[in-house]
Amino acid sequence: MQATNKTCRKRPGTSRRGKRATVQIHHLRSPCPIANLLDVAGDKWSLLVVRDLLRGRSTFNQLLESPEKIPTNLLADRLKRLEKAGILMRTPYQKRPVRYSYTLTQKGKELQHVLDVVVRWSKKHIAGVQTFTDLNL
Amino acid sequence: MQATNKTCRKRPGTSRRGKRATVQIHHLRSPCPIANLLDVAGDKWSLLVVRDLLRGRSTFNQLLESPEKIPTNLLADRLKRLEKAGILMRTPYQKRPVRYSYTLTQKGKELQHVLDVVVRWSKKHIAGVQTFTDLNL
DNA sequence: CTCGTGACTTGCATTTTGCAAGTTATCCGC
DNA sequence: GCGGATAACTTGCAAAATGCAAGTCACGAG
Repeated sequence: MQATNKTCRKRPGTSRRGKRATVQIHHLRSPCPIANLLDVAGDKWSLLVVRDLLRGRSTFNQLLESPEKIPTNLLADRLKRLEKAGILMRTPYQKRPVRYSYTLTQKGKELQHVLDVVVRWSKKHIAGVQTFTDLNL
Repeated sequence: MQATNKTCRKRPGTSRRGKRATVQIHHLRSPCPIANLLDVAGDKWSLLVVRDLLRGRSTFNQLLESPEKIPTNLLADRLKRLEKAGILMRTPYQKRPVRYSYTLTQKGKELQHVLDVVVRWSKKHIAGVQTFTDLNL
């Protein structure tokens, strides 16, 4: 039941829409290391992107294919935030047409250890989750 | 500058202490164990509540005192969600006046392992975080 | 009876999400 | 040389979540 069609096209001439995109001053909530990870990845999607990058996915469209179905605008936003946080890097892997690939930095790769423990916890405490581990995440 | 008035709240005067609170059907996004933890604790506050419970805090007001300053309505909501998820329990520790204490279940206590690894990661990769470890979380 | 404390709820305004659709650029087949 | 087909994003809203300030309800102390 969402808005099916509402003449939703943009105004043609006017205005450079926007300057969107995270005008956040990187402000830490506290000196707590847990709060610090949450400040950068404390949402429902960021760690799933990291998971997929660890599994070898690297392009925008590959990242869209995971079973959780992240919306495109959120994926774009999360990639920007994680890049800004130094967790991943965006590089064009070909020109003409330019295509980008996303890869984890060392900082990002080491989140593997966090995810490993999360997986162990979930397998123990949440029912019916044993599957979805074609890579042993 | 949002919708100024939509009368979508209940009528103020009448009001029999509302039964608000999260009419979510607990729907898993995917069989992935990582997504499963995120479904229940994938936000900026839940794991901080768990952290504080691990550190021995147990009452509502104690939980409000942490340096991140969680708003009262969010704390109330997170406590409900985490209880529903089987991560903590709410018990009155005295009657007249009734006062509640929140304690982790076994499932909740085992999140300690997750937080341990998060702390290790943050200490290594985020600057100026070494402090705030009077308990060695 | 007034004051204070504990454990919350309520009222909004701002932000973030989530869906669907549109955009820009390039290649491929005919 | 035009008609798709991809890839990588934007954009427009509606709906939900967050965050602040204030209010409520029940004692219990003085």
